[in-house]
Amino acid sequence: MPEIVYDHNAIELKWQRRNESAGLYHADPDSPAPKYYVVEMLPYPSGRLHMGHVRNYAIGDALARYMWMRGYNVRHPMGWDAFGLPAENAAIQRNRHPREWTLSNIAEMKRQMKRMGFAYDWSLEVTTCEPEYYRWNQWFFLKMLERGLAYRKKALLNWCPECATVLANEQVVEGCCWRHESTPVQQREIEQWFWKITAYAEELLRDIDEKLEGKWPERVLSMQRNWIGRSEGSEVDFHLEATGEPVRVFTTRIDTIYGATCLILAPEHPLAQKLLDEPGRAKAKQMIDARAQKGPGDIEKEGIPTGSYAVNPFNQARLPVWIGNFVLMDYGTGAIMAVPAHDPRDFEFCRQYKLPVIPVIRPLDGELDANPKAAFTEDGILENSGEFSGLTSGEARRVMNERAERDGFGKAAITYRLKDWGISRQRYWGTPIPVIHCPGCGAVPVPEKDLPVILPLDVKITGKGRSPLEEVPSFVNVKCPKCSGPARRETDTMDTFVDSSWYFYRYCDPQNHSAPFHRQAIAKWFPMDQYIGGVTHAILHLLYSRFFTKFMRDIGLVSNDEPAANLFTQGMVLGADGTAMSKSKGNTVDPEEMIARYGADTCRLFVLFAAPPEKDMPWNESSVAGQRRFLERVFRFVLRNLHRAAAPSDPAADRRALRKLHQTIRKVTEDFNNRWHFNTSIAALMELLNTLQEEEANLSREATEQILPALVLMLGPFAPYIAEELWEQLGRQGPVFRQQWPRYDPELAREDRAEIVVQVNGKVRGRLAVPFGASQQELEKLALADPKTQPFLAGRQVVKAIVVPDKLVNLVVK
RNA sequence: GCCCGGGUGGCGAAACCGGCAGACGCAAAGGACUUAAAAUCCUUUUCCCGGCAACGGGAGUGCGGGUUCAAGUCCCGCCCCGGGCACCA
Repeated sequence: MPEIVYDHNAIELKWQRRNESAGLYHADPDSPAPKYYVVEMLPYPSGRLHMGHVRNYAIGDALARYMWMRGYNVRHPMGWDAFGLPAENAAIQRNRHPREWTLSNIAEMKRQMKRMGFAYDWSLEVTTCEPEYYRWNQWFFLKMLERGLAYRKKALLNWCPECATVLANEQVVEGCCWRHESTPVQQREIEQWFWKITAYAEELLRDIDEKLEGKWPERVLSMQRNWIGRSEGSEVDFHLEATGEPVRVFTTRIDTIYGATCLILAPEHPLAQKLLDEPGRAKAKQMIDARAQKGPGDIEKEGIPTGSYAVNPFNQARLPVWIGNFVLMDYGTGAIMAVPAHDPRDFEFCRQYKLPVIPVIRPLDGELDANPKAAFTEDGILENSGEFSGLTSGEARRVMNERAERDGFGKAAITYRLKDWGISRQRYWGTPIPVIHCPGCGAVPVPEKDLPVILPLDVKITGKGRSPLEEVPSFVNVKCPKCSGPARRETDTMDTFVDSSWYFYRYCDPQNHSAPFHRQAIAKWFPMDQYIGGVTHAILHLLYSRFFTKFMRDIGLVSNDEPAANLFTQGMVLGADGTAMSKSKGNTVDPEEMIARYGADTCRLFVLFAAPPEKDMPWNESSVAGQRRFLERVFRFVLRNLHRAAAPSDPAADRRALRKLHQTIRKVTEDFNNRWHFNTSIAALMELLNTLQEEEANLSREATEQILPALVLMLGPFAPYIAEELWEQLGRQGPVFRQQWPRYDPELAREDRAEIVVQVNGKVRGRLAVPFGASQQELEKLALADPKTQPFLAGRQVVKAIVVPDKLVNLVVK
């Protein structure tokens, strides 16, 4: 017999060619089959696929192929998150134009994806740096403006010196830039555009519970809840003694208000300027700068007394007004009442500046501590609180809110940690913001008919200072759309997270020239049935996308409230050293090398086998060889048994092999339908092959004719190339992913006899093989008679027997 | 500090509803085939104790308690690792 050789290159290239020319992976718009829309997060075209991509896309591809085989009308697109900073860096370092660099990267990565055999419908491809795409970013911007959801303001913003641009709050990681993890962000005061994501704070939070709970990973939901940071409390106006001017504070503990001993304003607070004298103002300025430079971490608390006093509206107490560096301007009202006895931060501050500490809450089960050594932060019973004394904290908050509202100096209030999304970037390679600044008319939106505002290609990129767009007169110098007077075009571009907030809609109508997409075109497909990507986007991309969908619903473009019905976040691929793969650490593995040495199928099998998809996955080179061996064994087994002579038939061998087959179908099907633990699916296929090889000599032709096609079909979602090749060798027609997924027969999958474990006092002492469905009494009798258990029963009394039918007998002895 | 995950052999892992802990794979060791090597195939591999051996006994899922006939799985209290948030009033 000639040796059978698994030549992965020949097989994979052959099928790649065939599948490409066939244009296979279209969803049929007219199909009556149920739809299934699966999207994997689109990559930034950095130049080459990395293992993280391969893992993400292998998971999505297995799912897409399986759903096809289950008869669904599957839509499975891919695109490119093509704007962004690395293109500009490449321009500087390699003297290549960002567009040219980006497009050549896309071509290369697309080639790699095709080589991997991912089943994408490339006719739906979306590239976000193309005017036909980004013009709709601009259109959305105009819609935001119309609805009052876009505004411009001067604010202290996170500035990354490395990127030379501002960052949104979501893009700051531990005080550093999310791209440059060792570069602390600075605070700079810059005027820029914001989108009012806070207008949706309540709904974004509510739908986590109402729409996403159980369908998105708990981890992601809790991070988003945390990020939105809803906080229930009260707003209370204290009035300045001198002028009567109100100072509004936000507190969650209005029940402690009788213990307030001062007011503290953020150094940026508008009142701070008024109340401070000249040296005080200088000090406040220093505070702001110091905080901006230090970034995060522990700043020593510092305060400046203003010399002014404010009056506590509940008890008319005179409270000194301070400026404090630990009070944040952009949370709550930028001013707090300090209650040192019941808040650790206030305690620290007041001790430092020798301000009084007035305890007003006593523990439910103790006395009021007149000289506390630390703040008592729990709820309790009010004391020294006038008519409110004796109430519990909870009751007091309700009653005192009512009183404040009745008397007009406050009310119950809700505050969010979430801030508006700053979308301006002082960079070149992004979507131009469609606004014109006119000396007479102010910021004027570019009329819709003039869209897109094309990003000029002829620019000089230095990476220093301001946006290169400032140096392009033909871009900057325009007429005001309102008064036709000379005006300047906005030179900031949009955050690239705008691009990725809605691309999955565009996939459903990618050629539309008159709208981002038509309502009807997407109605059928949304929400996405399955969205798959890395957990790194838990807040950034996934929160923005949810915001965008709600906004698009409100302007009548979509009717769904959430973009994705189900979200799956895969784990990271770790290097051999157990840390995340990264170029700077030099622990990366290039998929291209893997493909060359072992083939795309092996590569896919490996990333799916090494760990369950949601867990981080350590890289282990030698384990790859194991997957390759498995494919070789499958290949040889199938080809060896293609044309069996009618072998000496052994019904028992057939029975065992078919039983294993149907057990495997059941296992793999359940994995797809439930947890996507493809590592156990592949293990099951390996077990099947092991059984088949054991029984090989005695299998009948009839049995192999049932087994081989089913085995090949089950391999299809994981290792599509080898599956296609073997399918053809079996003499079958049509692509594997369009075949019907094998069905299992419970009768065939069932074992002949149940193996009953016999325990004595919970320890396994013997095993019995009995027919299924034996009665409890019977099982107990058999267990008692089992010779293996006898020694453990001798001289003891059986007090009880627990019988689990078809599984186990536990004899309890004394 | 608060909120999520997680901790099982030399390694990646499995055990899905409380019922045989370690499936499957890697690595390692031994053997077959070979002039030899690679490849392939077979065997062994959680730890400890006893036995020439087939085998037998005990312990064991981060630690300490508990519930239960029975706990990797449930409950209580800790420890460690990873991630998120963090002067958010």
